[in-house]
Amino acid sequence: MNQKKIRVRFPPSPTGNLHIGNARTALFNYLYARHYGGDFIFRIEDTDALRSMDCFVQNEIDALRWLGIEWDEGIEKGGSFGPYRQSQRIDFYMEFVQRLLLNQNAYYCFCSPEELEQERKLLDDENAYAYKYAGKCRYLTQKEIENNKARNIPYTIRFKLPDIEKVEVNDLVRGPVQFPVDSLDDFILVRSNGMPTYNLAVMVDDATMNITHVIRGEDHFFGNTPRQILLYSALSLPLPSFGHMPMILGTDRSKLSKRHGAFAVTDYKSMGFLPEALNNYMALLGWSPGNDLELMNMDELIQYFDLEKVQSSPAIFDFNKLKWFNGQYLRKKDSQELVDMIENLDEEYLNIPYRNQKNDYLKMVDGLKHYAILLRDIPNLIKDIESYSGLQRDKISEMDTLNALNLLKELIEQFKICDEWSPEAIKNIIRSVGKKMNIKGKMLFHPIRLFVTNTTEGPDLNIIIFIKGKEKVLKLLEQAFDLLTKE
RNA sequence: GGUCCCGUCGUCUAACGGUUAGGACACCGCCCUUUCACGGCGGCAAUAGGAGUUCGAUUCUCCUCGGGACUGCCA
Repeated sequence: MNQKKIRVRFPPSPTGNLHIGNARTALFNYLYARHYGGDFIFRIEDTDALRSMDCFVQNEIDALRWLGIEWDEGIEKGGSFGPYRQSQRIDFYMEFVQRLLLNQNAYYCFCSPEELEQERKLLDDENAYAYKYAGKCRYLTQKEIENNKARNIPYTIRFKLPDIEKVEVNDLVRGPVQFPVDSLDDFILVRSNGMPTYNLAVMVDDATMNITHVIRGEDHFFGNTPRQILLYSALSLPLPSFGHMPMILGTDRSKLSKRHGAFAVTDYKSMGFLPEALNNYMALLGWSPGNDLELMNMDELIQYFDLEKVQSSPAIFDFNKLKWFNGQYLRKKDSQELVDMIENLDEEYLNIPYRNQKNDYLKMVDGLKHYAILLRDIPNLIKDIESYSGLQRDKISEMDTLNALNLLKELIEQFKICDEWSPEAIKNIIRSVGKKMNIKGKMLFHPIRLFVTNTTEGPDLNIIIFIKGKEKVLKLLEQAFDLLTKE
């Protein structure tokens, strides 16, 4: 009724390509927003001027669009809560920092990075991690501050940890959790270069963009969530709900990273994965509809998705299962659509054989999509088949020479008089030849395969023969004939 | 080291405190298509360990063990 409209956000930092872990977070946010008729906001966290790059912003945009994760507000789209890049929102952050300074919830710190590093080094290796800022500048007088500033000593602005014991969150997937405040220290809000840090910036963005649900990865849980909550309360701002998604791990059980192979969404695109397969698979990483349903398109995912069913234990990324999903979607896909997608895949596929004979090309794709796993497999298969050299000496021993010669004779004869070169016609010829010679199954198909491809496996034989073309197939059969007579 | 989270087949997961612990991927076998693949059927395979609560524990509690995350003037 007077429920606030749900607003979620996806705020990547453009320091790399959009990877699977973040893509899943984007997906979950998107599904959640769509499920509840809310808004999905896409903003950019580029306060790290050194590492942020425009090409990565573009990559994130491309990847999201490719996946079909459309945002309602944000980058390239605008909206009433913009701008949507943190580097353009500095005024907002400074306004809030002023408030914190005024309320004595933040203070100027003139300690240099070198100084801090020294302090840290004083601790032995084991305790180096336990280092916390000691609060040296916490109680500087107004005069000291003015003096330091006048001397142009670079300064940061730090948050002053309140004197409370615990901060509590009621996480949407983990339930109530308490963090001891003394595990934190007076963290930096504004860097010495004047840029806000992550915790300040997200918090201000979320607050000013009326974000109602913060759905993000578990890696934000322990450090960032308590800090941000402290910030909200120092500013007396209403808290959004938090929901932390389980991590996606590599096969070695560590956080998914480059080490685990291809991981950028655009890599999956160029490998030949279909967006619907990737979405479907990612959705099932840490979530399930609560029953045995697995194959779900975006509409179904939206329909069934809810945070309640999100797992709290991490999930391991299984490339095999992703491939299986892809095969499923490839088979379902309209062949003409696949043809168009292949055209857009890569330039190298613009000169694959037969591409200009639209009708034949479509038949090839149609026949090959049942064998392929990745989109790319289809044109690659066509190219491979094109380049097969036919029967080689090393495989001769695998067949009965006399039978093979008879088979070849029949085949050559039949193919010669075949005037309608199509997979169906080829299939019929093979069938009738088999019948006539009274051989079937492996005895029939394996020799023929060997004649034209020198292997005994691959896509449908009639598709292979169709792709090779009448002329070449006849040539290969004759070559095989010669080879076998010579033996 | 500290803090916190997590622990069902190899992997993703299902199971009002009562099920022969279910499904999917992978793997293996059979069938189908006169081959392979696709598809169909079947098989292998799990509640980390130990206490407790209970008539009864995968489910609730505690301990142990194991895994993970965080611990930046990165996000």
